[in-house]
Amino acid sequence: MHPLELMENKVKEKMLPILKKYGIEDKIRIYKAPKNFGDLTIDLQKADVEIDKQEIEALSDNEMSFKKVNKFINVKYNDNKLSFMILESALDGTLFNFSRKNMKVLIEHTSANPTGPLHVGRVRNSIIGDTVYRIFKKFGYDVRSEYYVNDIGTQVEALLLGTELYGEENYTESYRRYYEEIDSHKNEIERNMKMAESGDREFILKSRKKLERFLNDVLIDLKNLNISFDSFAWESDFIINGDVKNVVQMLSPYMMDEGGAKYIPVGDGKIFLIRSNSTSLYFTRDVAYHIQKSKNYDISVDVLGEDHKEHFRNLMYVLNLISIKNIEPIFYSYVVTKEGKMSTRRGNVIYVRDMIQESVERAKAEIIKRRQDISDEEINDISFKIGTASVRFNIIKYSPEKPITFDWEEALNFEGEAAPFVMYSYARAVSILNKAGEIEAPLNKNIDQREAELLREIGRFPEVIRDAAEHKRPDRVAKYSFELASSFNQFYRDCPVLDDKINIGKRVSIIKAFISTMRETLDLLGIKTSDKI
RNA sequence: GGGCCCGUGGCCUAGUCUGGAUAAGGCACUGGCCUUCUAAGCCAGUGAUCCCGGGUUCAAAUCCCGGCGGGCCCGCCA
Repeated sequence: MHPLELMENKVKEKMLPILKKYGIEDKIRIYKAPKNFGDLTIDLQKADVEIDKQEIEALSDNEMSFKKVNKFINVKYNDNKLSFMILESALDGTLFNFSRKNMKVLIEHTSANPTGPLHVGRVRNSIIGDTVYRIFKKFGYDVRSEYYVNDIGTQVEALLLGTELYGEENYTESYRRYYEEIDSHKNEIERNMKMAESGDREFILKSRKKLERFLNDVLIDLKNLNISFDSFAWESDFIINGDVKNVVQMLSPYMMDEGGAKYIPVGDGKIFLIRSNSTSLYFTRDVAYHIQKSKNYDISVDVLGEDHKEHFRNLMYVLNLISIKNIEPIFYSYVVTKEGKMSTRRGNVIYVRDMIQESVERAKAEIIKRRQDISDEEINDISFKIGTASVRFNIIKYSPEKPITFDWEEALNFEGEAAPFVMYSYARAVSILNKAGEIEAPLNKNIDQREAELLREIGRFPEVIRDAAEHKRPDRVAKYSFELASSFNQFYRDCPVLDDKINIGKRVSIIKAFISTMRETLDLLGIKTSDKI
């Protein structure tokens, strides 16, 4: 058990007899104490009894002290005791270990049509997905990430035909041009869709081959952001393996007919599964995909833009008809520019690669300004790390449902709540450790205030991960990384390490604990650490 | 028109699920800290009708109802 959890359990254990005696076990609340009130608060305001102050405060021992103030009991842990528990667990790694949950989880994210390079609006999906993936893995799920590749349907056929007509060189442009004049291409699109729909392997594989080249553009950008996938699911597979047919079969009792098209009524709306030309829809294939997910995984998580809320609701409605329920969404709001939603036509699209480039360049300029002592190679390495980390951090730090209005200054701000702040604290710690070398100094067992504060922050790691995993809130990890860094910076100011012969052994250990914790935290955010900044 | 999401100092956000002590941070601004482990840092300060109006409650940023403002969705598209 992790130190803070252990302490909390002890508090509960100690309190239980008293709570039982007064019959108020379920009328109290226990939560983290607000600043300056200790570690834990037991809130008695709902309990309508007068509890003896002496009785409570008599629970104090050498591990923790109890204090009753009005309707609150404030518990403060003994600094020395707790600090060394945390320090030890961080050094031996148990602080970062979670029990295996024995749960197979799939996270599907990104899944963008490969019609062009990723833009900033869309990459929020990838960053949220990848971060949650990392958090789940740490938390003990058996997790996989998957990209669902759309290789069938109207848009894809338009992309394929468009590039045939106007060339692959600038495929996004070819696609757009073709799409604009789509009315005149109806027949060839339908012909191709039917070919795909019939499960024509040769045709489908040829399409995939071509799409893979475009998809690669997306994957390169993601690779730079330290994002990759365990697997790819091709939409057309569900045609080839007959799943789509089976789905339609399975759902036929619920379906109505409208001029040859088939739909399932929902409220006063209709969910179409088959067109009147007998081809399937994205929705139909998505049902097949999710049935497969449901069979192979205990939980499947879909990372979806807010524009997919209705789609997801309908999907769940249909899946519930056949008793499938283990699918969970993470919805996020789009990143928009001041001119509104990003759109190629409006010319306000910001591509991820441009943002990365801009961010890396700014980082580089900043490093050159403050470090003359490092090689060009190192400068490039560090600025790449900082630049890409900044992109991730500045997107993940917002809670997913919060709309983000993109602003270059805001996005590339390197101070305060941003990646460089956090990475900088890490580099400072490493630098001290390197200078300390392999010292053999005894651990001074007296912890002072600032050391205890940093160690408490370190000790929060498990509860932060649990909270982030259970609520699917990756932003909480970003916030924690900032608070941890901030705590270290204060420690750095108040607690000299190398020049303090009495405390050096203990403080080097604390630094090691901090470094491990920060490395774990940044890894969850997909950020690669740098020893120098 | 209907449904969903967002609204917290000048700007950006956390807190809202699970109501409780002085609303917590960042940016910007003002002042201070580098002969001492990396100043992308630290300290101090200014700055908030928690969108508005009702309601529930001993207690509301948090729960309920009604507005207002912004976003998204309402295709035999994906």
